Amino acid sequence: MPKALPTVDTTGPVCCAPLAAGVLAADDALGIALRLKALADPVRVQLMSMLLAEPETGICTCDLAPAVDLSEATVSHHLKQLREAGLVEGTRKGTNVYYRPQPEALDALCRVIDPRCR
Amino acid sequence: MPKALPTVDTTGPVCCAPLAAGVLAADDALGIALRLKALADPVRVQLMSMLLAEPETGICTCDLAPAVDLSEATVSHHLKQLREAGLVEGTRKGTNVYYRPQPEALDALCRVIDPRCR
DNA sequence: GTTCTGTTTAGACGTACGTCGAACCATCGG
DNA sequence: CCGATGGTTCGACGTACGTCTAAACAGAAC
Repeated sequence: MPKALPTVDTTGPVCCAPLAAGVLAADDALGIALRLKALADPVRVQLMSMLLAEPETGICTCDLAPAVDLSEATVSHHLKQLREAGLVEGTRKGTNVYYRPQPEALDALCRVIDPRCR
Repeated sequence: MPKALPTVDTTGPVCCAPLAAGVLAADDALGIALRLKALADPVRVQLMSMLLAEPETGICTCDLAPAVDLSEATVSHHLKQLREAGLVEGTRKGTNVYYRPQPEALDALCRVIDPRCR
């Protein structure tokens, strides 16, 4: 990948025709790929599943870190990826930051990928 | 990721409880992440959309390469990733190899990710 | 057989990614 | 204000990834 990856805003749900609706433009493919990449890591998949189990209250970094057996710095990094892809949202409550899943974003990604969707 | 990634067979459709069904085991998360990673590249997303537009006959490497403006070697590499994730299947016809999409695999991946699925 | 076309593999290069410890920031409680 | 706790950012390290050219491989036609 010699050419630097374009910087694209991925904080909102993905919005373009589904994969199966026809040949995608490079821009749309990039948007989809960036969001997929945000989820394409075992730790982040696991974090998402944990957050989806607690959609209301959310979970803070200090509780997530021991659950995946990684440093808080690393978990914070992963949460940032998820946040920048709009898959997660963090809100501060005192000293803690509680992360909650954004199911709409995940749903939108899912619909774009769905081969039955067009 | 200091520890080498385990080698996992991903040629079949993903098979585990959906993300939203509960907290995932690390193994399941790995299987999901590996398949997502196979699709988490703009070129591969675009290739998938092209193949989905021609599900019956398939498309050969020499026709895909100019469409994404990359060398045949690079496209072959991407197709290998998709093949190893079970998202695509290639069959030789003479000197050409025609690649066809495997919608079941994509569908399975989609269902695992779907936040409404559990 | 040889040659030609299409495909994959091998090797090399630069970039991106996941991880950590340490430093820095934010908020609460004395 | 000060310290303590939770969170993020920074810098560094090793690995993985995308791309290319060149070489090896597979069929088809001669």
